[in-house]
Amino acid sequence: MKKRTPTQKRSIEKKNKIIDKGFNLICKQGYYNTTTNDIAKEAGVSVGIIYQYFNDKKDILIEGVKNYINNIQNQTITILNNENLNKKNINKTIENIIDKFIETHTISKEAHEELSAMSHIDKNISKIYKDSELEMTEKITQILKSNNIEIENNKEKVHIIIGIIENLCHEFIYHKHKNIDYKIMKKEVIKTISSMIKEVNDER
Amino acid sequence: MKKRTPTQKRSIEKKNKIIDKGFNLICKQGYYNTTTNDIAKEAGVSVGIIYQYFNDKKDILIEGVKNYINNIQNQTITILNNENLNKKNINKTIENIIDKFIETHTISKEAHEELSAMSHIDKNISKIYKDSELEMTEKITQILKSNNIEIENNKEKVHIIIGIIENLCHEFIYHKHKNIDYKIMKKEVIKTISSMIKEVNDER
Amino acid sequence: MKKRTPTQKRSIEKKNKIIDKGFNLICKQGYYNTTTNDIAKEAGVSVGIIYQYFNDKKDILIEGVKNYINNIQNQTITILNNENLNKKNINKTIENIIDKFIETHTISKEAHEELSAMSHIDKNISKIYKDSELEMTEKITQILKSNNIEIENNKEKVHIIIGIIENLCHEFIYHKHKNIDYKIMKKEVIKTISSMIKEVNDER
Amino acid sequence: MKKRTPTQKRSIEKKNKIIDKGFNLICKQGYYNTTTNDIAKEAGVSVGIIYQYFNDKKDILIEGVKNYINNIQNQTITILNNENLNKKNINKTIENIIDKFIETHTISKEAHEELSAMSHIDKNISKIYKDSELEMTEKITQILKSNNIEIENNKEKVHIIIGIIENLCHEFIYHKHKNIDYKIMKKEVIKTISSMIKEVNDER
DNA sequence: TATGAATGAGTCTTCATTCAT
DNA sequence: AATGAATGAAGACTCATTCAT
Repeated sequence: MKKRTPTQKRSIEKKNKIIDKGFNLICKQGYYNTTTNDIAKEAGVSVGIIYQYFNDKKDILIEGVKNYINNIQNQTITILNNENLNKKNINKTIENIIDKFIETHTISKEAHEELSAMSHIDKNISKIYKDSELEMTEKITQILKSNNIEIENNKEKVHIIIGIIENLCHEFIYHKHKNIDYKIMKKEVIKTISSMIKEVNDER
Repeated sequence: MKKRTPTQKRSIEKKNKIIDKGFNLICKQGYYNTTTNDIAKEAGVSVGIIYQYFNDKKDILIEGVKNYINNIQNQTITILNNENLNKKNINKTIENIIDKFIETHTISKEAHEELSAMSHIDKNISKIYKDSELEMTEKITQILKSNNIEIENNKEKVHIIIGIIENLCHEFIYHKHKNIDYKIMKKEVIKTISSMIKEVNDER
Repeated sequence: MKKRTPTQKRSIEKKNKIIDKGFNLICKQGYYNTTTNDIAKEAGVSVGIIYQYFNDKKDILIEGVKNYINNIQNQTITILNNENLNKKNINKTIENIIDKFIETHTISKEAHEELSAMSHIDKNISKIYKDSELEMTEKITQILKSNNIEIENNKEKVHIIIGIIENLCHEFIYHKHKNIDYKIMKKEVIKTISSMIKEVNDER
Repeated sequence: MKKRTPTQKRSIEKKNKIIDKGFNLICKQGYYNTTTNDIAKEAGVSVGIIYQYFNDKKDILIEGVKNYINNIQNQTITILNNENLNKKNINKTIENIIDKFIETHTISKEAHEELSAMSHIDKNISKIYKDSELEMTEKITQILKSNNIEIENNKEKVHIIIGIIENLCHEFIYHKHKNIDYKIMKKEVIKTISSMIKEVNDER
């Protein structure tokens, strides 16, 4: 039952195209509203070939999820590494990070939504997701440490901070609540995060 | 094609049972993994009757969502109203609120997951959800105001705070990341929220 | 996964019609050349209803096999019971039996062929078939006994005799080998069987 | 669309391998449970090459059937020729023949099952099968004649005898009915055949 | 009102066959 | 001659919805 692992360059490209286009479609329309024919058409291949690379429709989603999460992680890490992290201009730094986050996450709100519901389909999916969150938390904690921003209860704090930023991203990308001023919201978020970090360092 | 609005007491009960049992099933198993037959059986009625009260399967979900959100809102408001809100023992107050939130949200973890993805089915659902968040933000802002806790950029801050608390709830209810100490996380959340409020009042 | 067992008269009729028409089609065209849509059309029902009464296509075949075998058995027993079995006019008796066999088995050559290959699909099918052969052998042996035609090694002999008659039936119904004179063949079969029985009784 | 007839030795070997391995697989698993990919893999060739030697999947089966029947025929004839056929120790002779039949047919039990159903696929197959039976009957009749065992209605009798022996083979090979003693069954078969032949000669 | 049997459009998946290399 | 990736028609099965009773 093991599916072919393509070694030819053309084949690899084809498989990746199926994953990319398929995952995007699924995120846009929902898993159950996306047929294998849709995916095939979008990827420019025949239905048949899909089943040479994947066991079933669900597999496409899973592969997509893995890629998606890897990308987000890498981009995040890159962003953090490129910022000159230190206590001085911390607010500006946080703002830069947030801006890049928003930029990077634009496509992903739908993915996010869809994925959390997909745990009903496959426990693997929610596990992948959960694991990645943890990994992310730890990596970021490491980066902060190596920049001498060591915090008490760092893991927990970082986790909270990630949550705050993701929420903000979602607001920017999707919600567009009237009555909420997003510039202000961003400013408040920065202030909050900044104080969470400063407080720590002050405490020492 | 307008569906009958039941006036008989027995009928109303029947309709409500369909909504309740149906919504629960959907949240537990996912919308697409729940058939109308499942719902009928769970509600103890025939499939046919469902289509006398609802236009289609989606309608059951929408009604369920409305109920669910109303409940959450009411419970939240009740919690806030019952707390003696003031600046003194603000930390204890926040903790109480969080505890009650967790308690209230426990049942609905799956609902949450499922709903966010359901916006693909029906724009109404995401609208209901979004609207409710906003309404909630405003109501809470009001409550705070009437307790003399008036904050600069209150709407935005409240929005952020609600997000932080919801994230924490989710953590408590099912993520259970190893390596994260949830007691500490809660403590940090309280500290953060508290400072967001204090800061405000201090600023004045 | 248990499928509905219909209790309503109309439903039972419908289920039986699916089995009958389905089994006939399968025997005529082969299992894999018969689609569920074919069966539905032939039975005058919708595809959907098939899956309310049967787990899958294979089930229809199995139910059909059971019915078929029961029928053959009952008819055979009836034939034997109605014949006045004794040693005197044994040849005439055997001829009568053979004639009725041919009459009864007319439809079944295809069934026969198809069934033996179906053991590849489902071990149950070959088991049902095998079991029935044995049961038949034993029942016939009983009938002979109760008519005072008791034979040494009766079970084995009866088994052989059944085989000979079945082969003859097939010849009559299908093969139509040129160069073979079927009247003569029948005569020879009668002679052989007759001597198998006589010999026995003479031996005593 | 005439397919290439390979003249190169290597090619001929390849074609034969496809037939052999393909036919075996089909007999083991059933025609419809065997894919052309299975056959290609088993034969150690690519799928594409199959369609250079055969018009379609069915063709492989047909070629296989032809080979199979030729083999059976040749082996049978050989067996008969090697026996020293005469009236004296006829019983021992028959037993030898039966034993060798069983031996020869052992491999082909599945082939037998599958083939009889395959007439639904292609009328050729049943024709090949039918023709071979007749040819066999005639050849055996000839052999008997040339050994001075000439029987009244010989063709018909030989046909019946072949049937009896084949049934016995099947019993030996896989039915394995409990309650049936196969040694006794064999003994009875020998007795029956023997008497069919003797009777004839006695009659003269 | 209420039932649940019946419908059939729509989905995933398979596999014989073709074709670019 | 040979490969095996690619095609797409066809089939089993599901399930929201309808309708006869």
